[in-house]
Amino acid sequence: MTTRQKKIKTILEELKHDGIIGISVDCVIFGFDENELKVLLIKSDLEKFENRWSLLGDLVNNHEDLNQAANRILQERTGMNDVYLEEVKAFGEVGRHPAARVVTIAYCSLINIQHHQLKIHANELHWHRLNTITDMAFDHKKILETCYEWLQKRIQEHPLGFSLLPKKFSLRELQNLYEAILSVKLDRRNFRKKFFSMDLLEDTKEHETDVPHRPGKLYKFNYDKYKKMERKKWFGIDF
Amino acid sequence: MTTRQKKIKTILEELKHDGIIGISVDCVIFGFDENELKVLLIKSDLEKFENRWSLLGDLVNNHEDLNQAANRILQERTGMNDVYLEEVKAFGEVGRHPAARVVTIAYCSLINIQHHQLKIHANELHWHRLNTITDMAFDHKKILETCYEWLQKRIQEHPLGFSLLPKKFSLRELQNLYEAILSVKLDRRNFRKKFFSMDLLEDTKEHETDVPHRPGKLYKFNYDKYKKMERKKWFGIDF
DNA sequence: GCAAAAGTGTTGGAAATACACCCATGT
DNA sequence: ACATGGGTGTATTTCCAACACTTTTGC
Repeated sequence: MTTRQKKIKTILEELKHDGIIGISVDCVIFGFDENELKVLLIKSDLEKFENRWSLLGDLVNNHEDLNQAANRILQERTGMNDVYLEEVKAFGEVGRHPAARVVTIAYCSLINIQHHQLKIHANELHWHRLNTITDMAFDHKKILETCYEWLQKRIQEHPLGFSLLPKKFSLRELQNLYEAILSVKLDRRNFRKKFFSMDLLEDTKEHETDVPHRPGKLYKFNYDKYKKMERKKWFGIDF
Repeated sequence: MTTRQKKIKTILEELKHDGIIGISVDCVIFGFDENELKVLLIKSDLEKFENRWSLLGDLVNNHEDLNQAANRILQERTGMNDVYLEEVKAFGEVGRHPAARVVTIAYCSLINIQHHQLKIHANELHWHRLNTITDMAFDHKKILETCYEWLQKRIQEHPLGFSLLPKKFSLRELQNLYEAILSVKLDRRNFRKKFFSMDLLEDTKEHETDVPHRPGKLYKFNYDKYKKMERKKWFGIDF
């Protein structure tokens, strides 16, 4: 058990004793590899959840914002800064944590698996394919599902997906990403048309290498253009 | 100052003293009246925010879920149960509360102004037109804006709007509601077409009365049909 | 030259928009 | 009778979905 883990245990005991609500942050960290969506998990510390997988989380310090806490967790575990990170939902059921009453704020993060190295390998930190995850500690399964559904919706409205890809990527990779996250098959031509018509992809003039077929062009995402875009869709009732 | 308010003050002092984070719930309660969107506010208790308007909120009790806390606040202030209520976002900046570190979970609620009577008139509880609100206590202005934007988006994807209307309503009222919330003008014929094609409105066979023109039909919303509807839109990238 | 995936256009149908006239009621 | 908003239909445009062949590369 690390120093931090011992400290957390002490804090939780105090909270329990005093009847005070603790507050934590849990990060659902998604990655994309081998054309599959992955999520970064560790083994739970708690005896009660022995051998169960857990999201990366921690208690929020008194002097840090929620976002800062989430970023800290990401930094500690993946060594990455400047990562896509967004709050999704609070989970605060009375009995969700066995040691004390703890309300947690769930964050969703998207990172490029290639671009980072896992810093701390304690507790068997590693990537899991989404549909192979069964038992999880706490209510983390529910949190994960909520974040996954959130991602499916969000990725259709905002260009988050690019955070999961290398800086330069082929259209095929982009399509694979969307197909994996939404679990649908898409028409290649219509997919291209859609993205080119949005005019957010910048041609790098480079091509794939070492592929056993005609190499595809590599693009990068032009985030500036996206920011400048006038958001049109002002109205479209669609229950 | 009420008993509850004194108690809160004590709790906050303790939290501050012990360096512990408090957790509260704040409700943005929307109503619709005179073709305008309204929000329910009270005057703040705190000296620092004297004469500023504040959302309805309270600290979360140790034994209650977040949803329960939000419902309790609604019940205490409006006397209403079974009200539309949904979590929107957590606000947890370090300095947001002057008395102590308090993380708050913002809820959005929609109620029919006609159907309820304000129960407690302490602190000048009453309805405000949205665009007349300027100074607010804490970061409540930001919370309100976030919830309003959330509502604008949400109402286009889910039939929340009906919570703001009487059980029986005319299509004109429904359109006024959408126009007010989205602040757009809509074509009357296309609006009707849209809603009728969704087949979620049930004809009550009744009509408006006491109107100085041809009375409109009254409808009610068929929520069962909505629940049974197969959600189509599986894919539609639209940044 | 063959396998494998990249790249490219067209067409038909559905949905969204724009738009104008008659109808029922109160005064 | 007239003022007010309710109720309806159609033509046009725009967007989306379906679909097949040629090109480039590695082996």
